[in-house]
Amino acid sequence: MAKAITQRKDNYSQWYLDIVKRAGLADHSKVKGCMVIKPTGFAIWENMRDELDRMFKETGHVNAYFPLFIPKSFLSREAQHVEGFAKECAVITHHRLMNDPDGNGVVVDPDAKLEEELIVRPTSETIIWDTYKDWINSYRDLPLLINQWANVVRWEMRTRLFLRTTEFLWQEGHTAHATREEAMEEALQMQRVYAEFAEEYMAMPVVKGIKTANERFAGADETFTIEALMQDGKALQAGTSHFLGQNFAKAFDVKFLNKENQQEYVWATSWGVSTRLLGGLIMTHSDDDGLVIPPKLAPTQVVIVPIPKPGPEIGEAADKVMKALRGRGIRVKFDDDEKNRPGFKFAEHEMKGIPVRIGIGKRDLEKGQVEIARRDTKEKTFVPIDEAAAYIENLVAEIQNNLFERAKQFRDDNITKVDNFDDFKEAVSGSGNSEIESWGGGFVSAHWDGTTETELKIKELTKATIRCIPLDNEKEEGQCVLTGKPSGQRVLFAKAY
RNA sequence: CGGGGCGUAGCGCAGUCCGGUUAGCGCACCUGCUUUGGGAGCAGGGGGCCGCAGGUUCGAAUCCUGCCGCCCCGACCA
Repeated sequence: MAKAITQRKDNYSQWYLDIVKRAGLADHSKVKGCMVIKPTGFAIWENMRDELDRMFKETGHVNAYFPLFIPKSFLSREAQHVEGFAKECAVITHHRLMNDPDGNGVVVDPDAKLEEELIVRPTSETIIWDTYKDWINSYRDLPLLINQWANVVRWEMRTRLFLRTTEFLWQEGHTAHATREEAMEEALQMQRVYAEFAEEYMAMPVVKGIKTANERFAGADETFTIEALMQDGKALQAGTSHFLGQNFAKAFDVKFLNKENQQEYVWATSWGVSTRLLGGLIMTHSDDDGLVIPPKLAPTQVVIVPIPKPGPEIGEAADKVMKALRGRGIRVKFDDDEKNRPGFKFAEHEMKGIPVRIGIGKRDLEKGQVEIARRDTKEKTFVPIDEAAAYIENLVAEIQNNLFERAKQFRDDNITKVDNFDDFKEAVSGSGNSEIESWGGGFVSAHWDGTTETELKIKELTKATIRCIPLDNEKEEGQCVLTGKPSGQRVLFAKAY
């Protein structure tokens, strides 16, 4: 009881940190801005990765791997791209150490300076398009649909576990197409894949939308995004898919011979999601008792806690239930660790977000039942032991569904339509109906005149940015919330991670 | 990179202002016994270069200088 974590309403970011640490997901490493992803956190990432990988392959993609290092000159080939990433690159200048002449360990050997510095990839467009140049000659080589699972480095000023770390894990898809239409459809398809993954597996509702020019990926003609709303009313960009036009094809001179025997530049996309999704997962579902993981991604879906009394009956009953659950494809663990008492285990498994707990004690067995507790609502119920597996198979599906519906309700409740700037400021800065002290304001749906100038002015005045122009937006005449100029549709603003 | 806070046992902290026995507490850990249906109790025990490096002093966790790291809030960003 004395081990409660920080409450969301008191200090939301400390609550988040407490969960990451106490649920054993990750630690700060000794390297500034980097994290150690611990086995539990990595197991969730593996589940996410496996599902995404399956979805990528079902849509025709294959995996490959490109180098960690990028020659400095490659990065500067595409003007917008280098401008976007130059400020956050780790640079390799030397390739050897030597003993310190003064006897203090090792120092960089000044004679081992690289002729051309290498950049640790912040993203791989440049090295990949330099390679695609050699792979693509004819329309018959297209489309090229490649994904890679990798780590990347972006030297950010301020980091937060999972949400923004100097090094992070992700996947980056890089595709090449013969036509503009096909590349555009690929970018949109992958946005749909991300949205489906977020909603079906993470139970995290997202808005599919288009980024404004200001928020666009460096080097893209169009960026598609999925945006989620966290419990503190701040938006999280959860995944992006870019239509790159012919920008990289031109920068790296990637042409193909079409059916009419003419040279054409290739059309491109790139798309990625990262370990940031874990931050989104945590902040979408977890509560003041700890982590909540949707069953489809939970490394352990069901934990059985024995209430110890002398005799083998409890272990036998647990075995029986475990076999039945495994027969239904459910991941179950028996916590027979004698070191801890049941009460401790209950609290611990709740902290770690295991969706379902089964308690089995002598009293239960006398009645031929087990106790089943669900993490999402904390409800407990008793079920005949022979029906437990079937009950739980339904229950995990229901929990998955409930988590999504709950998050969707929250999200929908926190989209505020405003039509003047005073209401806009109130929506973004006010505490609304939330108890959370650092409440971000949720999504604000408002008219915008379409200019970057207005977007930046609003950001300066309120710290809210345009998260996206929703894809399924209704056309609606109105006036820009700041300038009063005519606008044909609303866009979604929010303070963002 | 600016502002604020913090580095003392695995974790969380007290002690630092005002220098002085052997640096203390809770949790965790080890041993034993009793326990076990919501974070067990008792007894005994182990564990510290007080962030690092200099300096002042008879004497430094405590004072001074420099450095490093982390957290929070900004600016930047996935």
